[in-house]
Amino acid sequence: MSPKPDVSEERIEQITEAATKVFAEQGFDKARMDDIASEANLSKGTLYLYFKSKDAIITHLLDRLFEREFADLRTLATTDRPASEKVILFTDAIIADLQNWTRLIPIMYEFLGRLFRQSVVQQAFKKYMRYYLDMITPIIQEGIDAGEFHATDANAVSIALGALFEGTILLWVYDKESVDLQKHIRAGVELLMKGLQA
Amino acid sequence: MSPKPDVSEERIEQITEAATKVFAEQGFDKARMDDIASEANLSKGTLYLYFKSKDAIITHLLDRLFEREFADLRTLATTDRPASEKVILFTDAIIADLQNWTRLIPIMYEFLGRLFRQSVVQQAFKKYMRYYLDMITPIIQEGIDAGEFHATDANAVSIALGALFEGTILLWVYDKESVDLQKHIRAGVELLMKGLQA
DNA sequence: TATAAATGACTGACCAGTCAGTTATAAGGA
DNA sequence: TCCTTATAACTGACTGGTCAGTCATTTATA
Repeated sequence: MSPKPDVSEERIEQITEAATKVFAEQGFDKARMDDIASEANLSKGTLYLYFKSKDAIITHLLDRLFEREFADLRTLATTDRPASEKVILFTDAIIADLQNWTRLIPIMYEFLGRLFRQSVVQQAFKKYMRYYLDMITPIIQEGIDAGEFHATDANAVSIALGALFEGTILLWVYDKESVDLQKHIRAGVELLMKGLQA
Repeated sequence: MSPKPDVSEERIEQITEAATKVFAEQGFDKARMDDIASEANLSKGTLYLYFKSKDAIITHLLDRLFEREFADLRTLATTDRPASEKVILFTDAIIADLQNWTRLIPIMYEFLGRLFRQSVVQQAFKKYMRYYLDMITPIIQEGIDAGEFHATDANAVSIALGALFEGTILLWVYDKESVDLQKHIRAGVELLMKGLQA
């Protein structure tokens, strides 16, 4: 039928990759459409064949940001292990995935600046947060019910754990010389678990 | 001598206040100098009498951001109390100061986006981090030496504590309905302390 | 050869920064 | 008390540069 094959999926991927790189380097506002185009080896006009605006590209990045997140983490929750072990496995999975994440951190924080004024961004982060809580809180509760952890508010514990993950990354961004991501996330979680088991 | 009194200090304060508000609402890039001017009840030209550029205003905000920080927290470190109590006092002081901080959080995160590409911002955040570590690590070490806390890496504990503070704020920004800043910071620190004393 | 895909020069909106002109007032004099 | 004057403080129309988004034209290939 069509005299040419549909390349739109490939182009969208190509543009997304280029945009991720350019936005990470320059920030959303300073980055020019021409920068993204040349990074993608396309012309500016072509970008507009696949995205209706610069903002549409940014929104697309937001959609993809948390997409892969927790992909196989879900399976962890269902394995038949003590809760404390699950938390450790969970932590290890997050640490193992950090390498993939670090390149997205500038983009994450770029979005944080917009979180206060764009409800789309707000919704995305809230969804991410709820997703995390829904996954981890049952594990903590399970540990409490089994007498493995002393009785406490499982939700508060989940928040403390999440704060440790996100906070350690943040401190690492503040000062990469003082913080060893892997080591300090692990140390923090261990300390928290010890408090939970005390 | 001079036929007019020097109002520059007052004007700088006025402009700084207006800029803080406008930048928090619009972000550094979208905010226009005219917006800041009208918020400050001045004309755009006047802004340039006191700051040589938009970026100079932003840099000034960065300088002031951490300025008042830890002002009276230092005195806490020198009081003659058990280390665990000092940590609690420290936490309470931070919580008490949160109200003043929340309005600056959008600005903080605006800077985070620039942290990856502007060394001035990098330096400021690193300095803030070091300042924090220098204050809290000796307290933890003191607790370890006194046998109050079990032997561990005092530096790692400080980082875990800092991650809890910063991370809880971050999660609160993600989802204000799920996180109660005061309650969850306190709960996290208590859990961590329990682990430290176990 | 029909048409999907790609191009890049162009346009209109936007805005940081400038500067020639205006306003307000402290100080000195009548 | 009321001018006068020197000058600090302020103003806002204007300029030059930037860039998102458009579209008439060109290129590639089924």
